Amino acid sequence: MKKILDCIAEELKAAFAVCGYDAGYGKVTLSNRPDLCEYQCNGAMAAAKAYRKKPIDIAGEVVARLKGADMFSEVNAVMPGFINLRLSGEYLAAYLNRMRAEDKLGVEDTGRDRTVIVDYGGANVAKPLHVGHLRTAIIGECIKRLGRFLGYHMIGDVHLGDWGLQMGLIIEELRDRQPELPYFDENYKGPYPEEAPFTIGELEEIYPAASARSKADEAFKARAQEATFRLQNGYGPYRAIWKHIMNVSLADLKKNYASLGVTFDLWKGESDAQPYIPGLIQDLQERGLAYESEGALVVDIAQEGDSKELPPCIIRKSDGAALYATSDLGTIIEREKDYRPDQYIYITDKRQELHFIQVFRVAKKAGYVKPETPMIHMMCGTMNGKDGKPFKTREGGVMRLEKLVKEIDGAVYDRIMENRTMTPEEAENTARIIGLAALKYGDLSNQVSKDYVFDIERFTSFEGNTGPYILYTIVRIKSILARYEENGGRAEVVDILPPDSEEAKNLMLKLSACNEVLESAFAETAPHKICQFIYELSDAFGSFYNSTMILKEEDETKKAGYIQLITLVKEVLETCIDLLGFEAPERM
RNA sequence: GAGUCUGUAGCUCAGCUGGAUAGAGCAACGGCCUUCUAAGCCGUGGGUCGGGGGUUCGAAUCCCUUCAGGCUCGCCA
Repeated sequence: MKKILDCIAEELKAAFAVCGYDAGYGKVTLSNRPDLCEYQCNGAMAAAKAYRKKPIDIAGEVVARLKGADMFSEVNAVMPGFINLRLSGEYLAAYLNRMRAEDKLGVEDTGRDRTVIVDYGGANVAKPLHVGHLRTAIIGECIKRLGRFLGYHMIGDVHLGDWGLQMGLIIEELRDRQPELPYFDENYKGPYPEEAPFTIGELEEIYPAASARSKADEAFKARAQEATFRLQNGYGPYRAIWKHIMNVSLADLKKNYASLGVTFDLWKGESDAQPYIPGLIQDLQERGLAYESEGALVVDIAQEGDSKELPPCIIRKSDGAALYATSDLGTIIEREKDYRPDQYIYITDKRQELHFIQVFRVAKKAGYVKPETPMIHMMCGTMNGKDGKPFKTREGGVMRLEKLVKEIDGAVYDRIMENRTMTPEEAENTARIIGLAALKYGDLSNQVSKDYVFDIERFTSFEGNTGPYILYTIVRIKSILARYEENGGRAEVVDILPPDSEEAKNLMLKLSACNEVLESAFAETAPHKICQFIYELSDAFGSFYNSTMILKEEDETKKAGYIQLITLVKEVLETCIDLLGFEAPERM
């Protein structure tokens, strides 16, 4: 269904055209002066220069054309040349009633089943999920759901870090700790044990230890690189260890992502790209795109218009091993073969910007990806603590995601128990739902690319622009609807009626922007726009709720109209929070 | 050093494809519960939009410059 701004702009454009001006001047935006109007058109001022006329005269002519239109309740030309518009209540109500009748709240199928790969896991096998993984997971999940809602065929891939030097580090650390294992016996021929030689807990301790050691111990690092190289070349015993690492780690990762409401369609990893790498390298060499430089194999990526010469993309190290860029390129080849994506969206920390510029350019330069296929890198800002530095635990370590979630849920639980009467069981379940909303909304309401301050106290305080505030709004609506039904109310047949108060109209105007907001949130890959929208919608509902006693309304038709209106508010809010990746409880 | 991002109220953030008096929330202060959940609503105070130039009828928004901070800068991922 057509967006309301477009409906209005259509009228304006026609009026501009009839008056002899370019229709393009009829662009309409939401008013930035709600006291004066609801929508505004500034085209007369832009047209003034081209037509050598006073802006106010042009505005006046256009306004005269619009006077009779039943879409508007008010049309004014104001100095120096603004065209101020107010929508008629009847038109607005009719728009919302159409929206209600539509499948997806009037959102058009802009995706038309085009395939989009969303790469948003970034988790490393053998490492626990920590707060650093939170953003990409939350944002990626939202983008995936949003795209799907708009009709895209979204494929979410966790794209695990399961193949790099970390594997060599773990293998060598394991060798030093348990040299008696058969994997390290060159003469061992028999089958390797089914059982992994470590638990998830041990694994999570082994990797950081090995990583730290490699920074101080050159010899150890060299061994790890050697082990990585052998693993990548299919050395049996190391492949066996690798399988153990994968099995142990994957189960844990799935559990943790699930607790965040984050799911993936593909659990692929860097290792899956390996079969494509020899062919990739050969192809790049044969076509003269890759060449030797300082012992490594590189591809130039410089382009006209670069403000600085960018370093070439290294696809093979001087020791012969593949690396990050190589496996990302291999993954692209695999994805092109399997899914023929129409678009790629990668969601990672912003520090990987250069890496993705390199990978994207090589992919395009070599023709692995069509020139017109958008490849988007959503760069996430860092999650900082209250001190403005990267978020750490009180002890200075990296905080595990599980711990963070528990802390938030605990704070929510306390809050519920002090304000509400609930059984501990219900409070615990509710706390989990609200806690997730607080966490996700706290993240998604910020711009993706900016660093943001993660403040548990603020996120769980639940006042103002927070997830719980949105949930609270939904819960209050549910409560009214439940009472209405209990008392035998049946509003199905009644439409949303034209607004009878300023509060009702504000609420309705907000509702009408739903399709616009969702489409632009996806087009701009900006989830915070959804947050802003539902916050404003909740706020508008709050005012309406406060000024209008819905259930006390004596005129049954009017009351039914209110019920229809708040039902739509609930549908919009529930749809939006689902896209953000959380849900509302029944009570709170 | 080069590139890049950021700088908006005491704090946390919107607004940035140029429009009218720069918006929220928190914190502060003052009202509103015998009425649908007060995790709410209404109101007050609080700003050289980092500084300086420029383009424009009009700049937080575009351009230049400068200051401050973050990040990146070929064999980690």
